[in-house]
Amino acid sequence: MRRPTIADIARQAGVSKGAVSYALNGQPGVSEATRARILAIANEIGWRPNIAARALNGARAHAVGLALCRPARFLGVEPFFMELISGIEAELSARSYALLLQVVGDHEAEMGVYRRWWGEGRVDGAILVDLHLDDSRVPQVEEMGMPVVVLGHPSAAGSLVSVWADDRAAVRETVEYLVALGHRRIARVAGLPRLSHTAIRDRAFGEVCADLGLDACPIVHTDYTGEEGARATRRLLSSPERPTAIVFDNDIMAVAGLSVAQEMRLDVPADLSIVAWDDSPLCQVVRPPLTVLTRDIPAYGAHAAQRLLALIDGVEAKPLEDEAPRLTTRGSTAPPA
Amino acid sequence: MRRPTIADIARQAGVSKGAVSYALNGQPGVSEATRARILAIANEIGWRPNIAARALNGARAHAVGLALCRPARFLGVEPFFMELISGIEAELSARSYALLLQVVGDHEAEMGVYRRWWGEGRVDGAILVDLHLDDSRVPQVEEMGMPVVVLGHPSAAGSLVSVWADDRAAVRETVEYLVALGHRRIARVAGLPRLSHTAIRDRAFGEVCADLGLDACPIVHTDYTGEEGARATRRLLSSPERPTAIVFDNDIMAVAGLSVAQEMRLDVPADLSIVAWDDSPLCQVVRPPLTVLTRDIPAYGAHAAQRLLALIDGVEAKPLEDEAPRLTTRGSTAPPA
DNA sequence: GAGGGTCACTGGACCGGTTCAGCCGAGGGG
DNA sequence: CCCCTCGGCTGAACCGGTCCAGTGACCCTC
Repeated sequence: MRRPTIADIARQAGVSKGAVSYALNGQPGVSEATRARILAIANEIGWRPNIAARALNGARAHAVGLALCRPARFLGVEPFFMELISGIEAELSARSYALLLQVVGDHEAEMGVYRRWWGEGRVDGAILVDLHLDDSRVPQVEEMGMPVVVLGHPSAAGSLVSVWADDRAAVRETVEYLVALGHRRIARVAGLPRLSHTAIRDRAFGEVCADLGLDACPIVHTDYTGEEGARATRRLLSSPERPTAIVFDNDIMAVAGLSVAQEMRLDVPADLSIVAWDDSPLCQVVRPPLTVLTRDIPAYGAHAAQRLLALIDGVEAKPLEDEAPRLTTRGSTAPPA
Repeated sequence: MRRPTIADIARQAGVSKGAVSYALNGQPGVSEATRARILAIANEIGWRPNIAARALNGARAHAVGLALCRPARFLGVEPFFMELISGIEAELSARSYALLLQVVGDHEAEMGVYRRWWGEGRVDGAILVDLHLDDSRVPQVEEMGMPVVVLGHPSAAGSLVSVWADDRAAVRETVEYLVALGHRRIARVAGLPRLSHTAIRDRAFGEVCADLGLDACPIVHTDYTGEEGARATRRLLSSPERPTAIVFDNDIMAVAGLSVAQEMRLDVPADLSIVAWDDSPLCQVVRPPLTVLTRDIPAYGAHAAQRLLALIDGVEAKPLEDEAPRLTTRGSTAPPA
């Protein structure tokens, strides 16, 4: 049982393929009566456009690509990507666009994937995430001429359209809040130092600490895993000038840090306040529940997808500054004992 | 600057399109010298096959579909899906297949997506996850004639090829281990009751408890969220016949359960032993670290992808019983006080 | 040296749509 | 009444590949 084609519809309706094409695409060139008849037949025999045939005429592929280049074992760790994907998805599926996903090992492989997808006409554009400082992918996709939206600060995005949130403001809000509580020794457990948003947060952290006249505000870099988060926390809490508050760059490290503190017989929040970047069920489930920086990650993804679809449609898309992360206070922060 | 086509190559090489096609596809019909010349030219001008044109000739779409039908907010919660996807991916990208992903709201929408993908020639097959009891999707995809591999027990997969793990054995191993430690009152905090693997685990749990002559072995069903896991735990621990061990159906509920126990001033593992289904950084990070049932989820996904590619190639694929989850003991299980 | 077979390659149909030039008939204006 | 316009439709080219039938050259064989 072959898939019905417009030729089948044309035969049944007694018109030409061309007329059917006009009718199905809502274009002028057929009378309303004929259009209705054709649509009815198409519907009845369950016709679906063959995207391959459409794509062949230089039309859109109706798909966008996303290549994730964190190692697989880190991907599962954070809910970030899954939430991002579901946000992207929501926007795409509303427009009947599909999402092509690939997990790659490094940036070189990632570019290979984009080149292939773009070269094969499989995608109409792509979303770039996890920008590095001086990211080599940016000039490469610029040269390819593929529509691309970058998730991250415009400073690293070259001429590409970016969707970003004001991490600076979030860092400032957090530190000011902790200082208002009475903290003077605040530390930061950061993610991968080569990521551009890590650099931005690091800088903002240093600036705010200086502005507020705080003493040494140590930053420890990690790879986002619980193990490294725990190790960093242990190191910070063993130092002579033990911080009274730590801001973690993700939820899993914050929880690991909480465990370390409790292991060391420190009370959270009396002896140590903890803030996590990005909320998750995990943060709400532990005792005490964690004060977090909340972002609407699906919205973030949806906005990026929106911008990308605009670009693909040839509409000039403006960079978008998304909502800054908001501080949601819970039981893990309090004035230092 | 148009993308190069085989016609361009043919012109440059002074041969016909047909010859170029044979050369590029490694088919007989051209001399080795000509083939080499054509490949060199193709390489030089950066030719890539246009999959649309290929697909039009009834060839493969070189993509497989995965529609996830859990609500977005649950997807981020568990690392399961991300790990599964990265496993599927690993297998697919080795064969240059792409993964089409869509997050849908319910089974009806999911079938709509599959119908569209299949109808439009976008995918060559799909992977079905989270089988329900009497899953309506099974007969529907059977009727569509689309190659499909099911992740789940064959009993729910109809005539479809399935990849599954022996959850029965895992449940048995876990309960026997707890009983060997001296536990007699064991409870299970299960996932969604309409999922077929929940039913299988439920049944196995009941059988093993009966076999070992245990008293009432309560099962509480949840939606996999931390909140419901906490509520279920609270209920179980407040009952007159308080269990001394609880087996949770995922990591997030187990951690929530741990928090509840600690809130109720119960010592884990002295007063309550905890086992979680599926390991995650989360389980290793909490205090005490959780005893878990470990599965190699990426392998699980890779095997499913492998089977699916075989099916697509027209090779008859056999169902595969994957490794059963293995018990990894950590600090959360001990003899009851 | 005629017949047969193989090899390397050509030309063109074909996949399922889109799109454009052109045709026909009806209606309107002069 | 004729000419022009325009709506509604047809026929065919086209997108970039695949693949099949056919062709000509060459070699082998009896």
